[in-house]
Amino acid sequence: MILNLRLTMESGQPPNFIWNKEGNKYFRYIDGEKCYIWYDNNLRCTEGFEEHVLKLLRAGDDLNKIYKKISTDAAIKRAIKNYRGLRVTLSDPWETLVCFICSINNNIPRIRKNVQSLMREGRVLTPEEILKADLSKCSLGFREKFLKETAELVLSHDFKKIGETDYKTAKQTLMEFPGVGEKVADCVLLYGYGFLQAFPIDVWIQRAMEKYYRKKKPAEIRKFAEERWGSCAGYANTYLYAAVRGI
DNA sequence: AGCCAGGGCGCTC
DNA sequence: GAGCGCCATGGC
Repeated sequence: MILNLRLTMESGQPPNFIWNKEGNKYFRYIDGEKCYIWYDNNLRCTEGFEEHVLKLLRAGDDLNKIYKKISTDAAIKRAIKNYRGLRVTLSDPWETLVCFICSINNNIPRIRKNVQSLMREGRVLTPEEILKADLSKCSLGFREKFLKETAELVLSHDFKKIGETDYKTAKQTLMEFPGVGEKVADCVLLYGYGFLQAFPIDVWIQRAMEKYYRKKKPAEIRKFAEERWGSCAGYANTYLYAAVRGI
């Protein structure tokens, strides 16, 4: 498996906010047990979590095949060369939603602080816990209201089922939640439900698309990305994001 | 002081 | 449907 673990865990995807680092190992608690991931000539993890880790890193994705499909031009070829082994991750949908509600008009270090403040015993608070908790110390700002109201609404939804519909239906459903617009929805669809055709458009992707492709308006960008990268647009997005940020 | 951060919402027109 | 100000907070 082609893998750069550091890039994958520290490039602004949900694991960047949820997992912690100890030396060159990453860890979090899963079902109350500490799970480590590290790279030692090969992907390693705490015994018993192999399946979980393979799912997190989307081990089934054939990166060579994906590289071939999205290598449409010099800009993205350069990004692939510079960030080879960066994988799109798949995290728990609710935890992913919490991450990207925290991300609204925020920066990566502070998103991480916010998300960590919403964790107990190595996991993100459940919707029920979010509703009961006093979040005034979490410094979420205006996002606290979004989070509380979304938690309330999630309770009346079959949240896992959102991923069982098609991309557009799932996106519409997610956008019913307070604080979830197109960008947050696409992030949750990509990193929480595994829809690789999702192409989240944030300020950095806008900069990348203008710089490399002279596309400025989100609607224009969305159409361009869909036609160009189709079912692998999410990978193209993740690489362009890394490239324009210089991660 | 002012701008920016993996934006969304509500209001205009 | 596009444009615009506002929304907390913290770092620079």
